[in-house]
Amino acid sequence: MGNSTTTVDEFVERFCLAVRERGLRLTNQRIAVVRRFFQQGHHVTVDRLYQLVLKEHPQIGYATVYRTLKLLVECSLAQTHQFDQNRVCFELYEEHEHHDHLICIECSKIIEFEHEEIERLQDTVAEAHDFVLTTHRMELYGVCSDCQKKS
Amino acid sequence: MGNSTTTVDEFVERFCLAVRERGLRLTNQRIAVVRRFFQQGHHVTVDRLYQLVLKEHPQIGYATVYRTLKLLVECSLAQTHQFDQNRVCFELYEEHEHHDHLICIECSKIIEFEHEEIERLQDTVAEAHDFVLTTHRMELYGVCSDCQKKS
DNA sequence: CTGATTGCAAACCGTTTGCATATCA
DNA sequence: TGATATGCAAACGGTTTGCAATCAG
Repeated sequence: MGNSTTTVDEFVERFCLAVRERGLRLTNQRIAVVRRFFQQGHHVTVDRLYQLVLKEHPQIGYATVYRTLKLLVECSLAQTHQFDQNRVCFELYEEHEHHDHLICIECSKIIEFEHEEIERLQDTVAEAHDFVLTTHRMELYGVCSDCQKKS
Repeated sequence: MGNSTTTVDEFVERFCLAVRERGLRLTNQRIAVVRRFFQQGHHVTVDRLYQLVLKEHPQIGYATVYRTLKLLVECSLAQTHQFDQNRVCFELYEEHEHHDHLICIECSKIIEFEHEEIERLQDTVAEAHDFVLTTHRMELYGVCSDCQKKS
């Protein structure tokens, strides 16, 4: 469902602007992919999104979905994550709204969280090693409460 | 160079024990791979290790290196990391010695660090979401001091 | 001896690309 | 109309596996 402060239409509009800015073209396929990407929620693989778009756009090719997601990343509207060794995940990118992930190793549920204190400490670590930080990733793996009950 | 508290021979010995425990067999190839893995230092890809072992063991196959590293992971003597979308990295695994990584996006240099305070805060986050934590990863990406000077 | 291991080559599988055709601007 | 985008199918590249030959125990 995207997030609480943006609607699908706003998101698509942002995409359209970014596309025009680059002298690229708007196509039905691109809009369909972008729309579904936003509606689907935060984390999605190319394959999953391809399956979803296929339902309403039976002609679409996998490569188009792949290339549109790549374009979204270039436009800073999406970002990638690699939670396992195989597939890459795409999610919304929102400036000034960095978050990290709690991942259930049983059901693959992904919960997002923010923690300013940790971010601050990360900066300290980087400073101590003379690094100029550009980005970071933090993933906590464990068993969620639902899965704890099951076993 | 492995680490300060273990020698190559001790490491190989630990591997031999683990192998016997499992009713598996010790071969020259396995020992050569394990030795080089330890001597090489912390982070290494299958391909890189294959190249290294090849020099002293021209007959060895890529698959053997791959399978030996996998075996090391099963024996809790190595662990994997995925710093980029392509290759998997292997490094020593040492119980009770968790560390995280600072990675230079220019020269790919990897610096390890530990930070108890952050670890503690991570536990807090997990608790707050009713997660039982099993592991985590934290990677800070930036430009190291050497590369800052260059540009 | 005999079952585990090796080395080779091929299969796998997600990702990426070349290209002829279709489409947007 | 002309450059961009699409869909297909094939290439890529790291990983994994089947299999006959080899070897450790």
